[in-house]
Amino acid sequence: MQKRIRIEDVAEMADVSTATVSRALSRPDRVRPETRDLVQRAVDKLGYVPDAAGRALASGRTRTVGCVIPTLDHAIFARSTHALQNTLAQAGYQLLVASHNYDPLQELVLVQALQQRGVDALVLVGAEHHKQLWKSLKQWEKPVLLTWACDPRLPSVGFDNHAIGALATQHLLDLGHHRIGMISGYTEHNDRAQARAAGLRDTLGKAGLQLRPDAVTEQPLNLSGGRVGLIELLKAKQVPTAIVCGNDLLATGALLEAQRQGIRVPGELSICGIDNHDLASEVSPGVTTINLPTRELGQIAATQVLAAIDGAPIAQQSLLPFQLLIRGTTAKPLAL
Amino acid sequence: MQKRIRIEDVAEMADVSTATVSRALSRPDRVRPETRDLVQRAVDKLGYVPDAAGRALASGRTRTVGCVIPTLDHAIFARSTHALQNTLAQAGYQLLVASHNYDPLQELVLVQALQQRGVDALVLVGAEHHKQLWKSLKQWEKPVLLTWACDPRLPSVGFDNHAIGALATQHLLDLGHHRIGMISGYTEHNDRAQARAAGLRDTLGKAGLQLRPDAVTEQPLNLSGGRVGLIELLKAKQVPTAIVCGNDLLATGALLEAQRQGIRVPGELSICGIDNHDLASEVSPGVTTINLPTRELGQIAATQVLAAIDGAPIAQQSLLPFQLLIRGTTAKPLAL
DNA sequence: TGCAGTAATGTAAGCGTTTACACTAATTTT
DNA sequence: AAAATTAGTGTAAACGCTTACATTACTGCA
Repeated sequence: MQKRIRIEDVAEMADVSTATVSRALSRPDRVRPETRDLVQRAVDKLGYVPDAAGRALASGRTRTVGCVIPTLDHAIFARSTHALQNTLAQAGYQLLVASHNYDPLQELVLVQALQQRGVDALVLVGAEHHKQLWKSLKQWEKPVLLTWACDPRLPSVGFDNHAIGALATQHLLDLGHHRIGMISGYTEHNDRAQARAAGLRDTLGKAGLQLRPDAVTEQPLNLSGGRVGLIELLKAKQVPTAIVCGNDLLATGALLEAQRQGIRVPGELSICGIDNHDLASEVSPGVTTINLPTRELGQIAATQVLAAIDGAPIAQQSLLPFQLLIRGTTAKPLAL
Repeated sequence: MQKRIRIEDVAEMADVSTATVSRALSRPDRVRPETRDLVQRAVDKLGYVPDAAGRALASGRTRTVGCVIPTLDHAIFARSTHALQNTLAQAGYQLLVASHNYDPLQELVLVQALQQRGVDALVLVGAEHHKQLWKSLKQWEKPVLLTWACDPRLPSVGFDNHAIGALATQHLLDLGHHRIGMISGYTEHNDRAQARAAGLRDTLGKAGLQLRPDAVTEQPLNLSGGRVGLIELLKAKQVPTAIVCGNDLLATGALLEAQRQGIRVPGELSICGIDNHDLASEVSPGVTTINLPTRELGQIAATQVLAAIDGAPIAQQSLLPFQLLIRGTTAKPLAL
C-alpha cells in the first residue's frame, strides 16, 4: 500500500510551498489564478485529500457540528435532524449525532464527548438539562443552539410549546367543550411536553375551568400510548368530551381506540393532536392537529449554526409559526 | 479565558512524563497503579480533557464511525441508526451521520467526505452504489459494513430481501390467491425494493403465475403512497385479490384507502406488508406483515464494526431472521 | 528612475497527542 | 552472583496541516 499523499507532495509537484497549497485550497482568492491552477492540477493528479485531523489540529476547527437529541426513533426528531444534516452537508459540514433517550445524565456525557471531539457548534433539544450541562455550555466558547423549545439563557430556535397547548385547548373551548382532558407524553425531563400541558392548564384556567387530575394521563409517545391513554381517561368520574393529545401518534392511537370501542369521534369525543404527522391526515376521520414546520426547524437551525460559526451574531430567540389544522376529529360536544 | 489544559500540564502536576500520562489514560495496564492514581488525580484537578484532533493525528484513529443512509426520515432507518448510535456510544465511539436521499452521486460525495474525516469505519445501506464508490471502498484500508442488504463483495449484515418478498407472496398463495399485485417503493437505486419485488415475481413464477404489468405500481414509501398505489391497482383489467406492499406504510395506506372506498379487507382484498411498523398492529384490522428486527440490525452492525476496528475478522455475511405475522388483513379470497 | 504600497509567496513555528526506542530498576533464571 | 528478562518510565520524533511573519515581486505615482 502506498503512503498517504501529503500536502508536501502536492507542493513539490506544483513547485510551490505547502503554505501556497494550503491557501490555494482553502482561500483561493489569496492566490494567483495561475498558481491555483498549478496546485489544482497537482492535487488532481495525485488524488490528494487533506487530512481532517491535521487540519483540525492546526486550525482549531473541525467542520463538524454536534447534535444531541432525545431519540432518533421519533418521527419529528428524525425529520428535523435529517433536515439539519442535509443543510449542513451542503455547506461542507458533517453532523455528529448522539441520542440520550431522555436521560439528562447521558445527555451531559454525550455533550462533553462531542466537545472533546472539537465540534464547531452544538445543537441541543429543549431547555431542560442537567445542571452541570448548563455549566459546561456556558464556559464553552463555541456556538450552542437550542431547538424545539426556547430559553433566554441560550440562542434558540423552536416553538412556543405553551402557546401550542393553548391553541389546541382554545379550539376545543371555542367549540363549546367544558370537560377537556389530556393525553400527554411523559413530562419528566421533557420541557416540551411540560409546556404543552401548562398551556392547556392555563387556558382552561382563564376560562374558569380546571384540569381534573383524572382527566390527564402521561403515556409513551406512540399509538399504543394513545390507546392506553384513552382507556385511562375513560375511567374518570367525569369522562372528558374532548382530549388534547401531546402529539399526533397519541391522538391517532386514541382515535383508533375510540373507534374500536364504538365511541363516535367527533360526535361523542373530540380529539386534537399536535405535530401534523403524516398519519393524522390519512386516518378517517382526519385528526385535527397543529402543524409544526419541523423540517424548517432543522434547516433554520443549520443556517443559524453556520452563521454563528462564521462569527455572525446569532439571533437570541426565534419562534417558528404554527397553525391549527381543523380536520374531522373535533366538533361541538353532543349535548350542547 | 484561560488556556486549554494540555497533557503537558497534567504531566507537570503529576510529576511524570507526557508519555506516562498518555499511557495512564489509554492503556492503564501499562502503568503502575500508584502512578495511575497520581495521573488521575492531576487530571481531575485540572479538568483535563484530551484533544481529539491531536489524538487522531498522532494515533491515526478518530473513534468515529461514519454512517451513510438514504434518509433519516423513514422510521426503519431512523430506528436502526438510533440503535447503531447507541451501541457505538457505549463503546466510546461517535457516529457521523449523512443521508443522500437515494442519490448515488450524493452518496459517493458523502462517503468521500467521511473518509477524509478519518472515520475508523463506514456503515452503508444496501448494495447498489455508484461505480466509483465501490472503487473508493475497495482501496480504503478500513472496515466497511453493508447493512439491510447483503453483497458478497463486502461484509454485510442485513436481510434476504428476496426471501422476504417470497415469504409474503407464498403466504398469499397458500391462502388461495391467484391474482396478486404489488405496491412497491421506487426500485431505482434501491436494491432492497428491487429484491423484494423479485422475490414476489419468482414465487409467483414457481406457482405458474406471473405478475401482470398493471398489477404492480411504484410509490413513495408512505401512507399516501399506499393510497395512491391501491387506486392504481384498482384500475387494472384484472383487479388483484391480494396485494404485497413494500412496507407497512404502503400497506396501511392501502388498507385505509380500501376502507374509505368500502372495499372489505380481508374479505374482498388481502393486504400484506413488510417491516412490522408500529402502525401495522394498531389499525383495525391489524396488518399482516413480516417482522424485521431493525433495532437488532443496528446493534449487530455496531458490534461487528467495533470488532472489525479492533482488527477482528469480520463475518462476511450475516442474514437476520424474519417472521410472518399473520393479522387481520389477509384471508382466503372470497370466490374460492 | 526611484519609492511607497500592495500582492503573492515562502519559511518555519506551532497545534496536542501517541509511540518507538532508550534507559533504569526490579525480578527471575542460571 | 552474574546474566537475562521484564516492568515502568522518559525522551523525542513524528502525525499533516495552518498561519503569523518575513520576503520577494510587482504596481502605480511622482
